[in-house]
Amino acid sequence: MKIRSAREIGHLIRDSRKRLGLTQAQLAARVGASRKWIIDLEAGRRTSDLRLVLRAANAVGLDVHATERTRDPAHEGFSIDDVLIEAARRAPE
Amino acid sequence: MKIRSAREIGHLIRDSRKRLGLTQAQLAARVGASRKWIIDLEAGRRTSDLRLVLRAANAVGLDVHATERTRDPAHEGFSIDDVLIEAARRAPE
DNA sequence: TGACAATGTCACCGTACGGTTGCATTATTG
DNA sequence: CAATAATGCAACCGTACGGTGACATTGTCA
Repeated sequence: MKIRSAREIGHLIRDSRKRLGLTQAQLAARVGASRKWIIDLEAGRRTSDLRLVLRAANAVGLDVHATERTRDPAHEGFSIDDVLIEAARRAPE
Repeated sequence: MKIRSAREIGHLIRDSRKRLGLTQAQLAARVGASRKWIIDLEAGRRTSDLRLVLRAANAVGLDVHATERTRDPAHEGFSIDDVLIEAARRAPE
C-alpha cells in the first residue's frame, strides 16, 4: 500500500498490531516509546521521530519501502502540490 | 529499497533531490519546511513530523510503500529486536 | 582569479511533542 | 452480571525539535 499520510501508516500499524494480538502497551514496550505515542501514531498525528515510526512498523510486520516514480516529477511542475502544500500550511491535517 | 532507518530515507531523498537538480532551499519551499529541516532530514537525524517526511519524499519522486512481511513476526519471538531496541535506547543512533 | 551559489554548522529561542498520571469509556472474559 | 483489560483523552510539564539569522567552507562558473 502506498503511504500518503501519517494517518494511513497509523491505520496500517493499528490493523497489523491487532492482527498480531498485541496491545498498545505491548507495542509501546517493543518500540521503546510510551503508550501515548502509540495512540498518537495510530491516530495519524504528526508523530515525530522517524526512527520510532520505522521501528513500530517493523514490530508489527510491516516493511517500509521507497521506490522511484518512473515519471520524472521535475517535468510535472509541482503546481498542484504547491497548492496542496499551501493549503496544508493554513489548515494542517 | 527497504527503509530501515531515518538515515536511509534521508540519503534516498538527497540523491533524488540532486538528480532533479533541486537545491535544499527549493525542496524546503516545496515541502513547507525550513532549509535546516531538509539538512536534518538528509543527514538522517530523527526528523519529526511524518507528514513532512512523506511530502519531501513525494516532492523528489519517491513513493513510500508499506508491505506486510509474509512470515508472521508473532512467531519470531522478537528476541533479536528486543535486544536491538534496548541497545538503541542506551546509545541512540 | 573573483563572484556567487550551495551546503553545513552554530547560537538563540519559542513551541509542540511526548512522557506521566489519572480517569472515563468501552470491549472482553469469567 | 461482575471483574478485568484495553483504549482514548485530559492535564501538567520538561525538553528537544525546528525556525531564524549569521557565518565558514566548498563548489561552480564567468
